[in-house]
Amino acid sequence: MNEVFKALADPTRRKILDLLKNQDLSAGEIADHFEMTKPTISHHLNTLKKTGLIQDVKQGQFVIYSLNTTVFHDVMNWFMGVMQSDYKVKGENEK
Amino acid sequence: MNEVFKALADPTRRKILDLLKNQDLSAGEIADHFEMTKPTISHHLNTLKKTGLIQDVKQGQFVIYSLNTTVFHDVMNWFMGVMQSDYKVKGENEK
DNA sequence: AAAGTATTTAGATGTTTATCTAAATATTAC
DNA sequence: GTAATATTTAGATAAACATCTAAATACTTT
Repeated sequence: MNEVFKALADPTRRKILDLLKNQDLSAGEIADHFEMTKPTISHHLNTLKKTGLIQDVKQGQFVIYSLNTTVFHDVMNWFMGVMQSDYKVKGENEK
Repeated sequence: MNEVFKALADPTRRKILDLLKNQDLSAGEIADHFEMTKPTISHHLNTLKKTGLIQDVKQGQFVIYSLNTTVFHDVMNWFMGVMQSDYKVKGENEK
């Protein structure tokens, strides 16, 4: 959970998540949206992947990244808790 | 907004928010919950305060800290956005 | 006004992190 | 199998950050 919050603390990584909410993208397509080198973006993608916020699948020479909203539910629940609400987001696990 | 996410990236600061969700506390009472020095906790409180996540009021020789959930709404809305939902948390401002 | 309690400020230190360049790995096409 | 494209790994560097000790500030009580 701490890793998730740390992953979200970087603006580049949050923008990557914003991009992926619209469509799945390859590592290169993601990198094209930034003025950083591909290795740097690759590092950010790896950070996000380790937390489970995104997942990837190899398609030929490309690696396609996509959002995994499951983890978001956990974070949201923490927020709901702090905000005194008893509302909880229902995750895929307990559907 | 970036400052808020960075503030939330530290486990000590998140625990402080958890403590304050139950009751307002003085700086010293907050520090008592941790095994760190008071200056360190004071620094964390200042970080949280700068983002607006908490607020403080001086009461005699004590400084009483309390949650400010307004800022939480903004963060929650970002999450809602990534999760494709059009649900938005209504802040005090636009009540 | 002196002593005691509460909190913050200042300055130092070690660790973590974001970024880069160069090189390595993997896939496709000729 | 060599060249071209896509992505990651490795290693280096500079900036940011969490923490500490020592000192300063502020309030209360006697």
